[in-house]
Amino acid sequence: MEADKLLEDFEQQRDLSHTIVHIDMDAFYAAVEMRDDPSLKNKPMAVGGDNMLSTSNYHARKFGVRAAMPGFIGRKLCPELVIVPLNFEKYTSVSKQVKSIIAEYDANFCPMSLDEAYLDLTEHLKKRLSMPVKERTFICRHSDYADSRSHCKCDLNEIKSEYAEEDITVDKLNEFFTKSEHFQVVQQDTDSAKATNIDKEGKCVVCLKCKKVLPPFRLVTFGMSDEDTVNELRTRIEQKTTLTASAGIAPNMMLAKVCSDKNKPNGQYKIEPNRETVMEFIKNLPTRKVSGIGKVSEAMLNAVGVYTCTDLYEKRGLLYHLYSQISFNYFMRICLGIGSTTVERDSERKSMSTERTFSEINRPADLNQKCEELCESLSEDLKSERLKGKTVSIKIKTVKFEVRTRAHTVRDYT
DNA sequence: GCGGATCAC
DNA sequence: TATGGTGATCCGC
Repeated sequence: MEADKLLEDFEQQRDLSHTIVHIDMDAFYAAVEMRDDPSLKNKPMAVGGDNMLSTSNYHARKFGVRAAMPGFIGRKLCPELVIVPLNFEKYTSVSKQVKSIIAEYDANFCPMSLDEAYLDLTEHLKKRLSMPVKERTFICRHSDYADSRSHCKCDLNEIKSEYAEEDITVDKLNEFFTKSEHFQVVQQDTDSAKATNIDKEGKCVVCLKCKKVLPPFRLVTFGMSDEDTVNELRTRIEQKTTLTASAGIAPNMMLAKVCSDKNKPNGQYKIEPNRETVMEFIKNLPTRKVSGIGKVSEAMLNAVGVYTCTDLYEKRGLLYHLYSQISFNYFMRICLGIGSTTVERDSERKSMSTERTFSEINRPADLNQKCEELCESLSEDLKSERLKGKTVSIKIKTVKFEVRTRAHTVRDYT
């Protein structure tokens, strides 16, 4: 059969030699807002506007409040829902902090959005084998202090660069604090017994950057394995931002993406890089879990009896005739658990567009006005794009007015 | 080559 | 009361 020939080819190309990681910040926008306003912590909340919620916290999710849901539906599901407006500058700056950590493990990592990225850990893991213990050791604030307003939340690992000792111990660190210009040792008169005592007489360390007391910390040395490394990466993100991330570890991007969802939030999952484990993982995986298969594709596949990745394989003869070459290849790679093993940096932007949703209008003058507004807006966007030394072709592709008499968008809230 | 459909985030 | 915006790819014409 034609289909089987292709499967053989793909099987031969199977590459299990890469360690690909997908990092996904947990309920990112919501987590940032909760971090900066702890009063939101115990409430169901979502970030976004009346029209659209970008994300919700886990409390709100229990009520069925999801990303990509209009705010008023969210309120209907959960009347106490607190909706916080988007604060993109903030998310961008937190995202930068996260990306700077990821870059230490793979300079060519590929960000998919503010809260998601793929990286190839393969090279780092090789280098890691000859890495001194100090470089694998990190100062970790006790997690109980994540919400504390009175304790320092600066990234304590920044001091590692000025700390000269070959190895790190808590005693030596305390000694270092007494000398460092970034810290001050003070006698604690109040009863904040939980602060970092550097001796038994109630002395504690104050961070001079934020003027707050250092919370208790411990030193954690991470091992050489991929899982240890990803634990380290997630811990460092949490120490720096007070936000948690989940991760998937797998031999390719397609699998890593599915994995990062498995132990969410604040967890990770690894697929061992051997054919048996990969096939076992894929076995009962619903096709919808795979990035690229959306609601429509899922429904079409369901219609021909395909629900899981195994079904893709079993119905390969049928799919071969129903779908294009490109789609069929894509399906066959999925049911073999094969995906891209090269994490590539974003290539250059190929297009720029502007669109807006507005309430029903029909007067030609109003429609014309909308057109002009869009052109103006797109023109502004173009100005802020670096176009020097580049060939640009501008073409008006689509001017589309969609008249909606009622909301008809069918959303996938599963 | 174009526009519609689909998808991710 | 009320359902977003941007970029990309594939497919059928």
